[in-house]
Amino acid sequence: MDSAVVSNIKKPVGVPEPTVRRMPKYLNLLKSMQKEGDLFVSAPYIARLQGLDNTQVVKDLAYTGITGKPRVGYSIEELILALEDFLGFNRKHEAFLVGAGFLGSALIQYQGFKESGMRIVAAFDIDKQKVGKEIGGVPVFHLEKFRDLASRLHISMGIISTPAGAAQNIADLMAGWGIKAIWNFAPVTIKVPDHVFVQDTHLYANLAVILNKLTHPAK
Amino acid sequence: MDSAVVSNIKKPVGVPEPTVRRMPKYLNLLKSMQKEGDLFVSAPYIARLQGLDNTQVVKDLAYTGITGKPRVGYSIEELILALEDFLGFNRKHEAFLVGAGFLGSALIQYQGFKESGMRIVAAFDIDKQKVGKEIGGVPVFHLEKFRDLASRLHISMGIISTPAGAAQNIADLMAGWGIKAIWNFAPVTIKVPDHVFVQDTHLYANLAVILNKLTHPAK
DNA sequence: GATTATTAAAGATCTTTTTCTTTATTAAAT
DNA sequence: ATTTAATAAAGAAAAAGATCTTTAATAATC
Ligand SMILES: NC(=O)c1ccc[n+]([C@@H]2O[C@H](COP(=O)([O-])OP(=O)(O)OC[C@H]3O[C@@H](n4cnc5c(N)ncnc54)[C@H](O)[C@@H]3O)[C@@H](O)[C@H]2O)c1
Ligand SMILES: NC(=O)c1ccc[n+]([C@@H]2O[C@H](COP(=O)([O-])OP(=O)(O)OC[C@H]3O[C@@H](n4cnc5c(N)ncnc54)[C@H](O)[C@@H]3O)[C@@H](O)[C@H]2O)c1
Repeated sequence: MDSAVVSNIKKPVGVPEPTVRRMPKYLNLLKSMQKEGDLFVSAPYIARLQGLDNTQVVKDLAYTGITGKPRVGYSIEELILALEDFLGFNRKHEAFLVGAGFLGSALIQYQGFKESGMRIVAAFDIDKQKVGKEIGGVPVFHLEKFRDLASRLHISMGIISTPAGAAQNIADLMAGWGIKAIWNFAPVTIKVPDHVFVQDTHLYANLAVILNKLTHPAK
Repeated sequence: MDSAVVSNIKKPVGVPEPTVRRMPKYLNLLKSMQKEGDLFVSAPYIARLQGLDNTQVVKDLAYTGITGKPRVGYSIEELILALEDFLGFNRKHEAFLVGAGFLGSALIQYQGFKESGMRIVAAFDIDKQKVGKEIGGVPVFHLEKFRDLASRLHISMGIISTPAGAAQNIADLMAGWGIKAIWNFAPVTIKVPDHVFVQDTHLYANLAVILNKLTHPAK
């Protein structure tokens, strides 16, 4: 009956995820401002460029611990460092990618990820045409080699860009091999143990929003 | 002073976007169930597979207009048709893609988009190496040809997969040429007239969530 | 035929996120 | 020095979304 007791559990109330998702955009903007030689930036300015609310930006930036000065704004350099630290972009994150097809190859060859500290160090596939080759300097191994390499190197992140049917299997293997976070591009919901964090990038979800809008325009 | 009058504007309170984003997943699941010969499905079953709340699924599905039967569930066939109609997946949507690089090529060659009715009919680039060639059967034209072709064909959707620096220009051109919706993969916020709908797919946002989690694990 | 278990539907509540409001700070202008 | 305007910060309110609760329907079981 006294189920109210349950609410004693203190949830570690972190940073709102929408805030984290906005931060890379701030970081991008700040970096290009810095390149132009700017030293300070105000929240209203950022808000205007990003199409956001004023106070939203102020609150997001507050999570980095950096405070701005009235009538001046924030130090761009301070903010960049704080955002990079907050997002973990100033550390090295090595990742394995499984499924070196069209999408996988694009991810491997994308230079922009360097900005985030994330580096794809090896790819895995089961297609004999691909195994043994390199893509953009990254070697493609047979999937069998994953366990061996994952234990020797110290890999915390796995990227799944295989067809949907293989995704759950790959996720199970990754979880078993000590991967801490999975970035999943296959259009399925994968199940993993609690200590593994999964981030889905379901392109279909985005496309659905567009097609729904085109098909049923809001009045 | 009487600014309360503003609140008389009736907002056309549509379907929640998170609901639209979940729908393609339901559709995927239902299609694979149908392939296995299943005829009915219950909301709790879907919820379990997708890691969602029971009532969430019921409410989402209610937006399609299809009602389920107690003790039986929903007709899979009815639901599939209703979801496809709702999402606009049962119509033809022709799209132009600008920026036929790594990511653009992956998108062009992705077979899965057929399921949604969306088809990339032409690609555009400024790289002479690419112009005049074909990628997966899709011709690559010089960007200059966009206006001409967009007016002759009847294209409602544009995909931006150019570097960030070019994105705003491309968006302006698309908006000028009557494109109704833009799917933007460049990591910048683009500005367009009100009647153009923009859907951003910022891979950085997803990566940031992962790296932030890896760097600062919750307690 | 009555009972039970499963399910959808509708409504209420809670949580999260965004927006609005007020206050305080401070550089620049007077 | 004083005033002004731009700004950050903190708090309140509103909006959106997710979850929980109750009710009603109905197929399967007894
Ligand atoms: N290409 C896109 O633009 C795009 C868009 C949306 C979603 N996706 C999703 O991304 C995933 C990959 O798409 P793609 O277009 O690159 O497909 P693809 O067929 O080009 O690549 C898939 C790769 O995975 C490999 N593979 C298959 N089974 C495997 C296994 N068990 N272990 C290791 N490797 C395996 C294949 O050999 C192939 O190289 C799919 O789930 C797809 O739905 C892709
Ligand atoms: N590849 C990925 O996995 C990935 C991941 C995240 C984000 N992105 C973003 O997607 C976009 C494309 O990335 P990519 O890796 O395919 O880059 P890319 O360099 O391979 O491709 C870009 C293409 O755009 C063309 N282009 C440049 N300026 C143009 C213009 N003004 N008009 C028409 N075409 C033009 C180039 O010739 C090139 O073919 C970038 O904005 C990138 O930040 C890509």
